[in-house]
Amino acid sequence: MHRLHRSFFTQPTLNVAAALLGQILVFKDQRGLITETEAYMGFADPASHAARGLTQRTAMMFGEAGFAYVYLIYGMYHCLNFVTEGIGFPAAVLIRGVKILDESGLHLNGPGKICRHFGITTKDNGTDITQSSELYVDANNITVEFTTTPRMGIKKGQNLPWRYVAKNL
DNA sequence: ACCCCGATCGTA
DNA sequence: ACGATCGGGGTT
Repeated sequence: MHRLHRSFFTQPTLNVAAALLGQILVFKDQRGLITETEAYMGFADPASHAARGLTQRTAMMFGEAGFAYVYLIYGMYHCLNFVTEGIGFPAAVLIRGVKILDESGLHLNGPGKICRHFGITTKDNGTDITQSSELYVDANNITVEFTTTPRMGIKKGQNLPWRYVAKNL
């Protein structure tokens, strides 16, 4: 088994969002199947933090693919994203669903629950997931069927079907 | 300095 | 349906 490398993340964001389904999220000693993702990309996506341009917070999304973008939402929950595409084009994939790979089989549905369970916080923002020994994604050679829906919890951009949900995990 | 609001979640 | 809770970013 090997981790996903930078070329995987340096692709069109919708492709990455779909291809991440069934891959294995690793953080410290915990592993989980990715079951649900969402894409946020470009200057014209009104739901993206980066839609209104480059700021200190969104700088990560404008940077090189293969880095973690972690932010605090509603003052109490963290959200884990992986940066995609080329430098200068702001894009990332939000990890929304993970099935823990242990005897519990716990299914974490929601980005806040995932980060709370794994212990991922803003201190992990900016991690290079192609280099880090703590946070990365392992390749998993399985076929995953999925459906797409509008993204959750947003007020603008509901017309875009950029949420990816695995059917058979 | 001030104000608004959000890629959520648990409780009512 | 609603409140918790706080940092980012725009406005004064």
